[in-house]
Amino acid sequence: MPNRGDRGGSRTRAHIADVATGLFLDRGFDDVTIVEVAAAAGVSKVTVFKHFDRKEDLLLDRLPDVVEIARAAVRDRADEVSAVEAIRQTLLALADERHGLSALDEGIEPFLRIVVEAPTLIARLRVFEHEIEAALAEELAADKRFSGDGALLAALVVAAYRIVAVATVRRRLAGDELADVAAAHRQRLNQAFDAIEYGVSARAPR
Amino acid sequence: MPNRGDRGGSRTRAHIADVATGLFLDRGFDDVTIVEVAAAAGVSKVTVFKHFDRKEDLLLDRLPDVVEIARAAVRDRADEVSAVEAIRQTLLALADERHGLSALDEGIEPFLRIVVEAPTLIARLRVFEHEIEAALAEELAADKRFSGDGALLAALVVAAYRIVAVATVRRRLAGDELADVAAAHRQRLNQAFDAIEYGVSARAPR
DNA sequence: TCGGTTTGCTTACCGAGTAAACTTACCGGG
DNA sequence: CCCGGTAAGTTTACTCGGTAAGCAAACCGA
Repeated sequence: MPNRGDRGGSRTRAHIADVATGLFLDRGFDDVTIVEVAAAAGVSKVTVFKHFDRKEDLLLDRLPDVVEIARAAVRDRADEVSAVEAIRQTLLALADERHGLSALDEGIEPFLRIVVEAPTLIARLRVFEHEIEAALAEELAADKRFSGDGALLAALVVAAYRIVAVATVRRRLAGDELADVAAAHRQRLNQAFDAIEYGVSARAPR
Repeated sequence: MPNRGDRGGSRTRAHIADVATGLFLDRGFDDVTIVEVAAAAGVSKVTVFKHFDRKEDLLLDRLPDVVEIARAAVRDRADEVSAVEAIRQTLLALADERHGLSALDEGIEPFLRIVVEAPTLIARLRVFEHEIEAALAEELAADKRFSGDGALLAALVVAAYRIVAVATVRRRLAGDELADVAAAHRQRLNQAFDAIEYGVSARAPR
């Protein structure tokens, strides 16, 4: 009965995610059940699970894209720039364009609030983190220009960026001015990458 | 009816954990239900959950101890040794005494196999990782001898050690000679900490 | 010996996630 | 124009982890 004519699969998927996100923003992640999401989207529970593996993915469905961004940062860099530096520049660029990954896009606070309040969402973020790390490690292992422990570097980079992002999220949730937060974000990002490249005990680069 | 006379709480807890571990080793983590564990231990399902918050904790119940080890490493160090160095030495010592955390104790392979095969156990490990990281960060923040970004350092150290440990686990599961694995473990540990202290682009320390 | 606390049990429930078998729409080919 | 395959969705029914509430038995201090 519902969805007459438009059986477009990817459209239903997006629709479900939209409806779900709306409900989550209204009432929090834990207080909304999958059945409610399904009903509100005019679809059955099983269909929801056909499009999303876990409840958490209803909210975090665009995160897998980040894996490709990470791979590209390493793969498509110029020959004379090191892998770490390429990743640093990519993240700085993401911050400048206020990309969602940097938590610097306008109006994202309610979304962030939902996430930080739900432990299972945090746990899911960790899994994604691991996937990004694995992708990065793989890319580094395949890169002839890079020598060293790719797995280690990937882990350090991802961990460092998490710290930077968490600080940024906190300031955004505290209601700080976006421009200020963005500036601090850039600075922290650079400090973190300096630490990775030159060591935590180094005073100044090079 | 069961447990006549010996209502010793902590004994029941240990008993449940033992029984559960046995079942997991026999048949894998996912193929054993909580109800089965409860039945085999002669208690009710609810009692199991009164002693352990999650199913995963039945197997990983000694992990919280690690938090204290981490705190002590930073807190109880000599004044002239840096925090990073103190952690490095602690982890080297753990490896030397074949502590479980280093995956270097004898006969641990079946246990490791169970863990690596169950994604939910891995996820739980990540949560513990986060707790250790948070504890470390807190300790560093409270430490007057330390200056710098404690959260960042904690994240880097924990991430680096995970990489080292994962490599060690892999070699142990591949059946490599324990002495060889232990030596490689030490070496990787030192390389990882050199990278943190002096940077990934540094060729030699200092 | 009394009363509170701890420990455990029973019953009942909720919600995430899976399985299987059936329907409905779309689409390309004979 | 029908015929069959495939993709999307439905219903029903189930498993399992985890929680709630209330009761029973033991232990302990007064």
